[in-house]
Amino acid sequence: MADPFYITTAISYPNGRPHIGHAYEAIATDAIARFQRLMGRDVFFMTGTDEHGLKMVQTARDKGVETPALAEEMSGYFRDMVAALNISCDRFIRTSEPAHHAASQAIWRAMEASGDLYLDRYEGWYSVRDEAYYDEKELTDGEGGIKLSPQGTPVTWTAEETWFFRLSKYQEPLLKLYADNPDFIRPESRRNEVMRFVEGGLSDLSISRTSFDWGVKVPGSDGHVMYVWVDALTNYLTGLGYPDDTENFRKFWPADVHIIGKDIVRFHAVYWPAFLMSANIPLPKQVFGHGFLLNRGEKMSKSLGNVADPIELAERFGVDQLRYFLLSEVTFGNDGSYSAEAIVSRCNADLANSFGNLAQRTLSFIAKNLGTLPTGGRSEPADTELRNQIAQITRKDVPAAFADLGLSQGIEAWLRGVFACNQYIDAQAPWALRKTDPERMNAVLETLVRAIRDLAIAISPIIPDASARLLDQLNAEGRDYAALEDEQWYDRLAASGFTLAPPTGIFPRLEMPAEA
RNA sequence: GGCGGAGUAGCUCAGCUGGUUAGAGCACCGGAAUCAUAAUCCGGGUGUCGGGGGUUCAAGUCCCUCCUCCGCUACCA
Repeated sequence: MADPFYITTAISYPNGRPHIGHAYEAIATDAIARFQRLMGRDVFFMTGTDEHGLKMVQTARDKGVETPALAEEMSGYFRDMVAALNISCDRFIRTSEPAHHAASQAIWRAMEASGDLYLDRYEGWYSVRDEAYYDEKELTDGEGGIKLSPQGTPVTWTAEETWFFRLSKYQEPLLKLYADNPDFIRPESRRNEVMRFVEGGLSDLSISRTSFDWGVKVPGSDGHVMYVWVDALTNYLTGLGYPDDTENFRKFWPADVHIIGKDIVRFHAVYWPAFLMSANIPLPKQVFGHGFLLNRGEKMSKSLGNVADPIELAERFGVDQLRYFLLSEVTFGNDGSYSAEAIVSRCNADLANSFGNLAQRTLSFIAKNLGTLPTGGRSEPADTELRNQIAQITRKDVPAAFADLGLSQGIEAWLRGVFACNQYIDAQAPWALRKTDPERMNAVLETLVRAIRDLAIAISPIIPDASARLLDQLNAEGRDYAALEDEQWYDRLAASGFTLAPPTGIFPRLEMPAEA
């Protein structure tokens, strides 16, 4: 039976429309999920929306709609994005689902049964607007003696009953977890930050609220709803059927990797494993905190008006082009910069000029001059050399990088293969051989078709649609990484009498936007 | 304030445990070719490897110090 692989994105908080950052996380996670499928793993890939909390209530009130209706609408935009970007998730989860409420209550009870939950009073200056307590020292005096939070919102002295989680109890177990599993938090820089944070001591965590009711009810405690992260993190379990002993849960839990933004590393690398330890549930194997996308080096923000709509970008440049750009340009784990010019320039250079044109010039040459796939040509050492190089790249270098979440590194390796093919075709010049040495030409073209097919397969997790269209033109059968080991495919295809139709370009050149 | 990371060609970045003339892609200039999406291939860099000092036969690569940027964290007012 295939080795299971469970991967998730963070669930998005839909109090605004999805932006390029959401798209980036979904695309990166999708590429990894697709890669693992092509490696023969049995993949479960989940994404979704985190719909509870005060902000949703407030946004709904501002818009004059009911909160569930807002959640429904906004979550829909995220589902649209997932569909538009060709995200191959197996499950889109919503925390407003009844099944998720049941799962959250179940993990709550499990933590309670471990003696890790207790009811206490929490007193302090509370800002309803910010949904947060502030220390007296943080406050400033506003007009009329009203105290204001650092954000300038009014605060009131509030005392509420709240449930606490004994996070303090898990300091040592967490440190042991990090020490025993160096890969639990990646990249390394995030791991160091988290370890230092935990080493500094952990306070118990307030995990319920009585000030609003849009959330998961705390079992047996009327008036309390679970506070943000207990509910949100539990989605990773809900999606597999927890708390029921389902086939999916047995098969896929614990998760292989949670792909998240660097801003929520602490919740995933500290709170989440602590909750799970408390509930006696196995821990995920890895948490990966990716970086942020900057618009021309500047942070995206609504007030700057530089927040990019991913669907618009995909429509303008192409879904695969957008995917390729984000995953090649940005080192996974680092911040990266985006601009229309950068997308156009990278996609034209790598996809249109280098790879797309390589396929086009090769296939159209065959279609025009031969029709069928050439066989029995006279081979020379240069052919073997290229074939070995492509084999090394597509079977070893690219998969090794992708398996280690080195997406841009994998793409870089792949590009080296593309460059090698362009060098080869120019050095061999089949167009000249056509008249002087057709037998040699045949061997050259065969070598190229094989290489193009291998390259198309190797890069398909990144640009699934374009790869498929290219492989369709070749009528290629096997399209996973195992198929790369099959060297007979070409002979079988040639023997079948397959004729190559005049090809259509896979990557049209993009137009550089007018100077801004 | 503490801890950590980063500062390498015009731009984006590789350079592991110190060791031949410091690399890649993009951009730019020149040439070749013309099968192809005016795409491709070849050639072209005197880069203070942030500044300064030190260790060493030898330092982007180690140590000290300073400057700038970033992340996490603490605190003051």
